[in-house]
Amino acid sequence: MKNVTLKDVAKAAGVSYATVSRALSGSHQIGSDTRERIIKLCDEMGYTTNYVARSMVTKKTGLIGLVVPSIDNQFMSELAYYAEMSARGHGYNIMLCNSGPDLKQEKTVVKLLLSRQVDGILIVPQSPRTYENIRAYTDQVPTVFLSENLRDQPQSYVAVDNSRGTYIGARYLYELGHRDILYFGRRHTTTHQLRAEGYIRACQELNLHPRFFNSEFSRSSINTGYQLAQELFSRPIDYTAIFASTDSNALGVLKAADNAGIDIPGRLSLIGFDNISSTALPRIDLTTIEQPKREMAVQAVDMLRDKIENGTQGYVHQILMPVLIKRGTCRDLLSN
Amino acid sequence: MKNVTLKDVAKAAGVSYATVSRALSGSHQIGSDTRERIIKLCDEMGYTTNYVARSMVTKKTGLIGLVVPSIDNQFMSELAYYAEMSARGHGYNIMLCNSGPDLKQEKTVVKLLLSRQVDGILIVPQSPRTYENIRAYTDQVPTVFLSENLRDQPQSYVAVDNSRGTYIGARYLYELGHRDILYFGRRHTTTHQLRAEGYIRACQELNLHPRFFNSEFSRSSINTGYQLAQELFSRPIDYTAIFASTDSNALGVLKAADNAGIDIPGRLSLIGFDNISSTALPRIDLTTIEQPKREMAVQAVDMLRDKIENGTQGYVHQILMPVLIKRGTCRDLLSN
DNA sequence: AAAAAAATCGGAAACGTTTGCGATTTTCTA
DNA sequence: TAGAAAATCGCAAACGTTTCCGATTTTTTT
Repeated sequence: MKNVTLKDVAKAAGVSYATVSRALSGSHQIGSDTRERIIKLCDEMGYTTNYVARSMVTKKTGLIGLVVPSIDNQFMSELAYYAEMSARGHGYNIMLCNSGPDLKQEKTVVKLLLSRQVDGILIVPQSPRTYENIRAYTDQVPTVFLSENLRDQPQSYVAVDNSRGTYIGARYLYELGHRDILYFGRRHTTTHQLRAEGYIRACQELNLHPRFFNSEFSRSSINTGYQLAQELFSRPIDYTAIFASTDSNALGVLKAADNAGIDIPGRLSLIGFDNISSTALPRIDLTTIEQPKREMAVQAVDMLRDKIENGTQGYVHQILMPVLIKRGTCRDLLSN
Repeated sequence: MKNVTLKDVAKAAGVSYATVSRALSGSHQIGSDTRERIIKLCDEMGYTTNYVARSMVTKKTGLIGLVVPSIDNQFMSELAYYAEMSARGHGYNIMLCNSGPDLKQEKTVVKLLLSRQVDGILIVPQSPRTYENIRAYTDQVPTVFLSENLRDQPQSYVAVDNSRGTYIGARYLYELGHRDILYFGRRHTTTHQLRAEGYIRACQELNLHPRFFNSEFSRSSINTGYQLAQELFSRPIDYTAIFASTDSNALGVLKAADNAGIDIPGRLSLIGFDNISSTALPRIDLTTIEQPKREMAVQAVDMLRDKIENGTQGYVHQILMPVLIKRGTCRDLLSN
């Protein structure tokens, strides 16, 4: 039951516990014969170094706080997977926190993480107000924001080129012969603002008329996207394609369309954004714009490590390239 | 930059730092006037208690290690969500580790968690061999297994009544008029053994002939389930319903059926197990057996807390009730 | 072969808490 | 009001490491 400590193996080896510490740490200040003897003794006795004691003196915990609105979201759980794998590969462990729906909980967990003495924080914001919500803490610990653009804020983040994503998608629809494309989704965050802008830019270049169907539903989930889409389909359909601002919204559109008897992609083409894993499911097969989740996560922990280990100040905005995932929800109007 | 410590506020308050500690901890050994003065001073100075220092003396980290095969799996990310919420509500934080596909990594992360001095470990096994794989460590720290049955092993776990789940599902199909039900899936773990048994039991009671389509594909994912289903549909279909051992397999069956032009539920009824969130998606709408993920997670952390805080020895097998989720993939053969 | 340099190891402080014990002060009891 | 009990607080040890510094021994240099 009792954990074996440095002192125990020092006593058994007949050396000081400073020597044992040096043997394990690969220090040069020790004879190679005694090192081997001690290392052998260590695993005979089942010694493992106590990280909290080490943290006490090194002032480093090797802990990264990962705060996400909720881990049971596909997009975030994928990010979390890659972040954990990458972090652990570099000697860090992940402390996971759900920041829930409200800003208060988000602030609470960040404060908690600070108390836990994490070396850095990786956060995917729950709201556009997250930045100011936790600003008081972001200068106390290295922090990088994930997946959400902060535009001109003096904070490091890694995100996809959202504007380019919708731009690519819109051009793809154009190539398929679509001339009336409806943009479905809000512009409540910088990220979504950028997505809308990319769509507008493509429209301008292609001489199309940008059209929007927005709403003030607060949290984008399948249900609310669905309800919004129901409202949409109660009106006449004078467009041939819908660009949904997120896969989640696209799924809502899909459900509403099925209910209303609107054939997708027969009557209406549909494209999403994010490429969450369920878009690849049978019968869904949603054409979408992929956020390179693996790359995002890896870059984010690299960025964080740089801040932690090299004390890099300043901030960097890392923008990754989106990629078009062609699947089955977009109809080619020309090759008929 | 420099964190404010107990000593700092003690000096500022003109008391010993023992007094400050007692003021924060709500001890009775302190005057209410000085307590208030100190508490006020603490948040003026921005003091937060250093958990690693506290852990050093209390021998408790307030950390729970959560090890899952991979967090980007819907089932596990849902479990993780509820586990984290529940744990944090009781003053614990979650250290997340992916145990990956191989046993070596699983053992590595468990060892790592021990080094980190976690108070307990919550683990969803990656393989039936997990139990023996980490047995050397499970007596060094409170451990509870999640979602996987261990049958007769002397270890605590919480799992759904898998046998009852398939039993309920098979009876449901029978009520709809199905008499030829094919069971689709392996029996490579105790959990899956139990699921098969429940199916068999129902067949016996209902005077049905149990039929299996098994395979030795090693990891159940959509793709391998899909490949297996393709093989299945290359043979004559002399059954009216398929009971897939997991939703993941059911999704594979669905995809293969669509490709082969087999109408579900028109020609073939389909039922899954787990009720992962994408089963509720439009166009999927899979009838399935739900594992109560929230309850499982909550019970698991409660069980773990009991071991940690009360030093409860022994082991308990907590079995939760599955519930039938009726959706759109099962056809009623009688009401025609 | 003597002096200098390098290698090897031990002593001890430090990290920031919690807590048992003793000392002092205050309040209560008779 | 004097003695006892209770309340309040400080001292110091302890948790298990890492690392600076100095002491001792070994190797190298001239």
